[in-house]
Amino acid sequence: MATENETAPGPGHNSEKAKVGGISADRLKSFVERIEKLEEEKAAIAGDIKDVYSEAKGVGYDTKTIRKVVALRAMDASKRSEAAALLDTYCHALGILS
Amino acid sequence: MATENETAPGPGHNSEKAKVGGISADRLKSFVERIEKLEEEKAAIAGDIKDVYSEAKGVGYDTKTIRKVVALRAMDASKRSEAAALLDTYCHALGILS
Amino acid sequence: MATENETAPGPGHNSEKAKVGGISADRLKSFVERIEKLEEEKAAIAGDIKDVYSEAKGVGYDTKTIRKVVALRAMDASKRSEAAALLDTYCHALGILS
Amino acid sequence: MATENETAPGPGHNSEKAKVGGISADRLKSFVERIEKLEEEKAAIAGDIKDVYSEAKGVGYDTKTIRKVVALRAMDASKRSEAAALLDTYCHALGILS
DNA sequence: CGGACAAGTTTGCCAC
DNA sequence: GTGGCAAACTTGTCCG
Repeated sequence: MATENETAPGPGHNSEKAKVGGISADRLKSFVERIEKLEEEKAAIAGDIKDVYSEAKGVGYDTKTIRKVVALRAMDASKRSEAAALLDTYCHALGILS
Repeated sequence: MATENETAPGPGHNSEKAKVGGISADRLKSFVERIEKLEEEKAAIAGDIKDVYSEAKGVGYDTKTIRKVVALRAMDASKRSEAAALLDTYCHALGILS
Repeated sequence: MATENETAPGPGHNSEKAKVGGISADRLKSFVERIEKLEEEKAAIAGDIKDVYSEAKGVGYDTKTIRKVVALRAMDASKRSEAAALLDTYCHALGILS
Repeated sequence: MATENETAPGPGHNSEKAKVGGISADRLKSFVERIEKLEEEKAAIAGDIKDVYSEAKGVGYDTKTIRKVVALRAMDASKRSEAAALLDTYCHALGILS
């Protein structure tokens, strides 16, 4: 068992109804299904994004430019939260605040 | 302007208020904001997926294995719809059904 | 050849001295050695960076904070060049300049 | 102060010119700049490596295979020095050589 | 050892 | 249809 890839809590007795090799199949199934549902939603939104770009292109906009604008603004936002995190780090380093 | 990349509907008169070089800034802004909103939702869902994996790991499951399971099922689903599409194509070719 | 992984220019005659399966061993060796030399230099520099962090930590600085500062400034630089690229894109979109 | 994260040499008197909360801003700046310079060099070399791969690809080689070759040789080298270290340990343990 | 960060690989998209 | 480009995911490494 040492070097094996396991997907199993409670590696032991294997006596309950739905466990195989220590795996609770029901629970695993539940996790998988939750993930699949979320992945589906994510894919749907990705499709929506594509649609918006298509629409913009359809009325004459250059998607490349729009992508640049979006990326730049995302970087701004990211930079802003990083700066906040830095400030927080400073505060800790200086012993100010909790 | 002929061979140029354009980001402009109606490249002509340039007389309305918020247009520069044929670009409607308002409309561009609208597109950008719609995309950003969708990207945000997408990121949120990606976060949810991460959370589910974390939860699964927290109760002893191996996330790597679960990822494999999800990928395999996605491939199956893809294959299945591909097969369905092929069947549909055949049906059309044979004049069966709509 | 279709689905094979190949590392071979000129898949054909295989008649020169140092070719095996269409691979020029000498040339391959040359590429590999150039890469290895560069990787070595890169690793050396990475080591130097580690040393600087260690030195800073040794005199009482918090490496986490320094890393944040470095990351933040790197993001600034990246943002700046992205902004320049955006401006360039705009110029093209507007037909200004080349 | 015992359990705090500190970014400060000499946490005490706080009386010199450029110290805030025990942090010497100049010294911090120096560390950051040294790191940034090294990071820049590292990035340059990484770029060179990319260029070599591109060149190899340009004359028909499969970069993925080359990467595998490089990785294998690196592993071999690592293994070899590990073996040498082991031999050295043995020599010391047996009192042979220095 | 466990998570955080970087590197590599893969996949999907867009232009040609 | 293809090939490059960019983004997402996966994997390996390093620090705490």
